Amino acid sequence: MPRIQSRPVRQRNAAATRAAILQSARKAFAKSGYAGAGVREIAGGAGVTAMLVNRYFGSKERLFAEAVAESMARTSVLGPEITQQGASGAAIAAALVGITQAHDTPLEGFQIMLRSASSARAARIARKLIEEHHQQRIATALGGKLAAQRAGVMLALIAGFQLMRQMLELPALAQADPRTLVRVLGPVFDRLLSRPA
Amino acid sequence: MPRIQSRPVRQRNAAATRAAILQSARKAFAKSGYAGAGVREIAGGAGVTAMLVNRYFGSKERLFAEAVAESMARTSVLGPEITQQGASGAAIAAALVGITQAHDTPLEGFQIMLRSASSARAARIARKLIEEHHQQRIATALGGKLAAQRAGVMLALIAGFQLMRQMLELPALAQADPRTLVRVLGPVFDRLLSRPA
DNA sequence: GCTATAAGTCTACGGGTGTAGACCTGAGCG
DNA sequence: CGCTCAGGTCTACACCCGTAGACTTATAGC
Repeated sequence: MPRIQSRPVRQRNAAATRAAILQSARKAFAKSGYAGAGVREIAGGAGVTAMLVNRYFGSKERLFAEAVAESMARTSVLGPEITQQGASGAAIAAALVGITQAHDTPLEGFQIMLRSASSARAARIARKLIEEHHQQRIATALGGKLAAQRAGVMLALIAGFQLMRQMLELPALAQADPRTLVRVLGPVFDRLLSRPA
Repeated sequence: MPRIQSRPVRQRNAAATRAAILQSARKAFAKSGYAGAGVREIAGGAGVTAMLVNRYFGSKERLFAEAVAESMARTSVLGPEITQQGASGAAIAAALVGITQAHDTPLEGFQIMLRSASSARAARIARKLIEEHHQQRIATALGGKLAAQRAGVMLALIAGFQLMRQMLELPALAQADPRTLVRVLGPVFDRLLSRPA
């Protein structure tokens, strides 16, 4: 009896399969958070069985850690805009507003974190990675007094803005003219860029 | 055979039991989010069976809506500080920093929202209540141009700050001297209080 | 004191979860 | 061609979830 299943999506290739699982995991975690995304769902997205996920990554928790790490490593935005010398609040605001458009899939790492903050284990992983990936780099770029705290507030504003605009879809932010938002956000970021009085 | 159970926590009283369930629900949702808090756990916290929860509130979703509404109604802070005439950024910042201390249980409504944003149904409920409870009131108090957007950004900053400081415990915010944080946050809020250029 | 009725519990269902071990299978090499 | 072993799957377990209907128990009025 011939195989009923149509030819498998991909030839047997451990590396490619692993990558496919990781990509599916990033997508699923960004959409549903740590607790909300199921291993079977992630596996299905990669055309694979749930067991293989655990076989490759050991456990859901370890898979999560790896997925978040990769998502953050890919977050190119809010890198250059913030860390370059002489960055302007308007430039940061414009980048942030652009990247939090309604149905875009941006700031994946942040999104995963926002949707997973309720799980204690996920929160611990996310804190570690945010600190290493973003906080320290931004603080260094900011320089001056209280750089660490200013960087922290900056990250808080970015995360909160994405939460309210993209996840909660608060009308005042989700439906506003992007230029208007930049006009409001720009000066706020400027305050954080300049050293405090 | 005498009753093994020690005397029930509370005499039969529908109103009191309902209130106890609601309080337990607020606490549980704030701790674990919509998806993370189980009906049995909520019921147990009120000294009651899971079925009674559904009997009184119809479903978990309706219980959630009522719990969030009550939590927001009790959020007194960020009421006076923001809505009074001549509010200062420093006053708002001080209130926010004070209320997001490490193991305090503050801004319960916001916390529930942050931990529940991953669930689509919970997000819809939270958006509606935030808009009605906070956004509109703050926007009115702010006045001037782009009041709605400025209020939205303000809420984003508050939510993000609580997320990073209290839930993720980012060291730069969680372990900083409160006065330092006020010094960083105050001018930022001032920017949002004054109408844009 | 007895009864009607509200207050609360018990048992159960169907489904979904992460994980584990045994099993199958197809590609590459001798 | 035939064998080997890495790449994948199947079945299953123990647990938790939200919800439903039937049942029990305590309280209030006569």
